[in-house]
Amino acid sequence: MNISIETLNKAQREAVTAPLGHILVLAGAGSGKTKVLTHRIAWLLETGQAHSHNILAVTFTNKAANEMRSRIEALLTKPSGGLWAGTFHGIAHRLLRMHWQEANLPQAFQILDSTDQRRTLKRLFKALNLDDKKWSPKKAQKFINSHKDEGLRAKDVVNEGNAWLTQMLSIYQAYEETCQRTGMLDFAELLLRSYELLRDNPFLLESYQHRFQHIQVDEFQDTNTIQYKWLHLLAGDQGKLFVVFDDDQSIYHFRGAKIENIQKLQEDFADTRLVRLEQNYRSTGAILETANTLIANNKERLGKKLWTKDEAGAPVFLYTAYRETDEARFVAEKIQAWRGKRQEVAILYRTTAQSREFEEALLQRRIPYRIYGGLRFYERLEIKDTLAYLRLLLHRDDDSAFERVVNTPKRGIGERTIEMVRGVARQEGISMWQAAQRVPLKPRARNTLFAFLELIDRLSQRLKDLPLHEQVEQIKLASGLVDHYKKETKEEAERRLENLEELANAARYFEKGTDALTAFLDHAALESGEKQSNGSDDCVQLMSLHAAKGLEFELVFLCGLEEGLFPHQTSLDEFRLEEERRLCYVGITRARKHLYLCHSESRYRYGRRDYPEPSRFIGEMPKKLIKEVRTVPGSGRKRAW
DNA sequence: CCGTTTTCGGTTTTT
DNA sequence: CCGAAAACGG
Repeated sequence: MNISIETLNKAQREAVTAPLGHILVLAGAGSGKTKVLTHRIAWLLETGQAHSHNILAVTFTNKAANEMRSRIEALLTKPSGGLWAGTFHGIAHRLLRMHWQEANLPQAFQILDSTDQRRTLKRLFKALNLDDKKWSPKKAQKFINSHKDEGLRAKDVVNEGNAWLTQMLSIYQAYEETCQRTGMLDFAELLLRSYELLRDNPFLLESYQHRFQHIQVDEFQDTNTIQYKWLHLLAGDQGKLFVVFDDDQSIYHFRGAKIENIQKLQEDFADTRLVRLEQNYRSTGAILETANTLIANNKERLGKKLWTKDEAGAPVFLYTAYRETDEARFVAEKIQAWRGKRQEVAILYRTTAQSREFEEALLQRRIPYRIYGGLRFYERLEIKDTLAYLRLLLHRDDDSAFERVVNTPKRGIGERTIEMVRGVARQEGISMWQAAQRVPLKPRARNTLFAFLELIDRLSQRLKDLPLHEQVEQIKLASGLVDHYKKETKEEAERRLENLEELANAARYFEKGTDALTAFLDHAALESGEKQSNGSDDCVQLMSLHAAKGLEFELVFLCGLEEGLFPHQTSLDEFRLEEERRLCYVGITRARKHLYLCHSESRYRYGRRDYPEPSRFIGEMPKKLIKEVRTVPGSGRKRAW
């Protein structure tokens, strides 16, 4: 056998070589979770218990999916063709593309990201004449998504005459109809629809149940109801589940994650086997004990104690900054003095807005960095504008693309005119594109609008046989977007043009297939651009704590440890303190050798200067392991230690 | 009727 | 501080 079972410890080996059945692996941070998952797959294949096309591996993030794929590839002697590995959303999407007819979808269905979803709702509010103060689109969005996460359609919700609920349900219903009519699927819909696809097509279900006899799930503690139902359905009577989880790292409750799914799985499936991985191979003793002590404050946990053979190592440092600029300065100077590799350094924070101070401090010192999350590539204004043109070219009835682009850049088509178009579209039950052809308007408005329609038709003619990246280039110029952006400040304009250049580049990867454009748009919505190829790889990594899950670094700065920020105020208001604590636990356990905790005595919040208390989490860590460090006031660069 | 300026309200995490 | 709606000027 090619895979080296000897590199596994006893518990890991038990999990990897367990006889076929449902296996739950309680895997603490740094206990070799991914290793176990990938070795299990390799073991199944190499012992001939499975063919690669019998395996389905599901993760939550694209990053994790890619990691899994490449690690499996590295373990195997032969290529792993036929193996499906991807995110829940990615796999659901794949099924829907393959079986769009059975799923009752138009072949050209499109994915709506959360911004598009909100805009769609906003339009719907206008059409239904709803007061968007009282029934804000944002609230409706949350209502709809959380119900879809629970697997509930509007008609499935029990309503005993509650006025608010009635209103929300009618919005949900109307939204569903709009989406169906226009062939739009939001993220939650991908999951729900693919669940329904399998549920309502027994023949299809059977063939997939037969195919995917081995289902591997990463981060199982973060599955929500619909994801669980989907797994349950797909596994059927014969399929074997192999799930890896850590209840202490459950941080997606806000997105509907149900930690109870662990219990549920043990009840719903006979003869499950639980394996615990508690030996940590990642962090020093001090870091691990800090994490253990903190998380012990949570009441709701299965309970486990990570241990290591490693030395205590360096203490955990705590820095108290005067203000956020000082916090950033401290971190940047520490990084400057760091002799190791830069990609081994991470700056972690609770909210993405915190990244700016660090960016500035690093920029000033010419330390290369890379930001994950925040405003992702495909979410940028200029990218979305350009993609909207592409969408409209592909699919003239795409109302959200139409609305986005009709007066971007400004071409004299105002709100009033668009309102007219919307009205006609609504009345006649047609798309805005069709409505625009026949809407009665005064000559001036009519001319500008027709000029736009003509522009799109002309572009469509001219571009239809060009390769995708050429199309992007042409749209940039013909639409007037480039001139439009050039009117902004110089750096802003440069950045936008650079991004558009990058977009054209990205398009090149999608030119082989037949449905190049569709594939490209799907990619944009589903993988909103983790990898902005920004030159050198030797970068300090900046990211939110959520984005950091599953990663590890030699040196970690955990910043902004202040009451109201971390734990975050909204979580405090909603009594979700334990989840915040788990998030902190995740942050600490990212560090291998060195950990710095930072908090600031003052910080800008909502445009005001605020003086927050240090985070309670600091007080919950073991005093003896934490060393306080601080610049002496007024003594310039000299330190007190 | 369009585009610019001013005011107001609201801020988490992600596929 | 940020983006979106209301007020105002052309």
